[in-house]
Amino acid sequence: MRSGTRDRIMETTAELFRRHGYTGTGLKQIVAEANAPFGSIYHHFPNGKAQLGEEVIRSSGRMYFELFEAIFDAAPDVVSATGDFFVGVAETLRQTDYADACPIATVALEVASPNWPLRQATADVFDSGIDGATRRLVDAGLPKKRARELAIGFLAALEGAFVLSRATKSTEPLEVAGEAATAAVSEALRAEG
Amino acid sequence: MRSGTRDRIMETTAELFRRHGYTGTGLKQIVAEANAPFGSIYHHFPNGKAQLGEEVIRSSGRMYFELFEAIFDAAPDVVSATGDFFVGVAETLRQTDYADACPIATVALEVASPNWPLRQATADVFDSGIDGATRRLVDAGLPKKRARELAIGFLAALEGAFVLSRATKSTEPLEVAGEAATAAVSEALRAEG
DNA sequence: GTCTATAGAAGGATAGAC
DNA sequence: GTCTATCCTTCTATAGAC
Repeated sequence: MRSGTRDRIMETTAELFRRHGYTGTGLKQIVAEANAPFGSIYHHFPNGKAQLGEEVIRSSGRMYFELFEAIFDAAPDVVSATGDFFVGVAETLRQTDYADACPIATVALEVASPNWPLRQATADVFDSGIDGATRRLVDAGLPKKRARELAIGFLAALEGAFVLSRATKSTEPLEVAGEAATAAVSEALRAEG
Repeated sequence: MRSGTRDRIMETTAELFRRHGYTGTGLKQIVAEANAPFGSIYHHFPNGKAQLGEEVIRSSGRMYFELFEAIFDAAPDVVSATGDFFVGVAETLRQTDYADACPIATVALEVASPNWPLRQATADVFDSGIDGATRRLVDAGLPKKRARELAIGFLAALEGAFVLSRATKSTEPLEVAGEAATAAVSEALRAEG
């Protein structure tokens, strides 16, 4: 049987990472908010904070990607799906008083050493996201090179808009970036015919 | 006479913020790398880390904006200036082994409370950047509304590409985002022209 | 106004009772 | 395998000698 405590610790950590980052989140804070005893962390994650952090980043990335897939499955085409995605995350950000942005970006920017496993985890998550988005655009009829460029642009626009929107407490950056990304996809499809 | 110690503390802090963020940077680490006695921090910044952090963010933002202005002054037109800027920051990132990205973004994502003065500082810096870029695009002949959208897109693409480039240790995101931003400005001018 | 020493809290990690 | 108590380090901040 899976441990409910382990899941609760991971969920709480993901939430705290989004708001305060890796170094800004303490293990004592995690167990307090997860209603778990301190020792549980080292029982479920023998390598301590580093292991917990890496697993949380990979898990958060997977969940975010599933959200991405769900929205693109539900939308009639990639152009409106692109718009829908930005509208959705903007809504989430507003509802959480600009606290819940991307759980990966905060950690990705603060990881110190380039050779830390945690940095590799953030890189893997972003690479998966780029590959997934590229696949969607290839399926929509774009050549692979062009699709990859758009996918990178999509993700960069999203992450950058998160930074600006969270800082300025305004959804304007997410709205503008969403429109720009949508226009770019639409234009690429038009050019490809 | 201005204190050299104070300047050294600010420069070192800016550097450490870029690499490890606000919570990831310790005051002891700062004075050690700045070759300053610990007490100097509280002599020059009576309100401690919060005050030091806020001043560093605002100062870093000013310096980054001056770099932006210098590149746009040197370039023959806004389109090539946009490309030049992305090429320049990509070069810096590569030369520092993907450590020196934006000094504001890391802090902007980890500031906890929305009402912390530090968050307001990051917001002010981004707002100034958007206004400055908007002005450049208006001078180039674009209507204000369109210019502001492009400026936000420019900054979002830059910040997002920083996140991806730093995580994946590749300049590809910065290159792709730079080309996309350049194309967007070029297209807007053509449509207006 | 420069610098050292230290307080007091919080950090990650460990040992071991149950 | 759940949980508590504790260790050692590091953190921010302060007091006070010089």
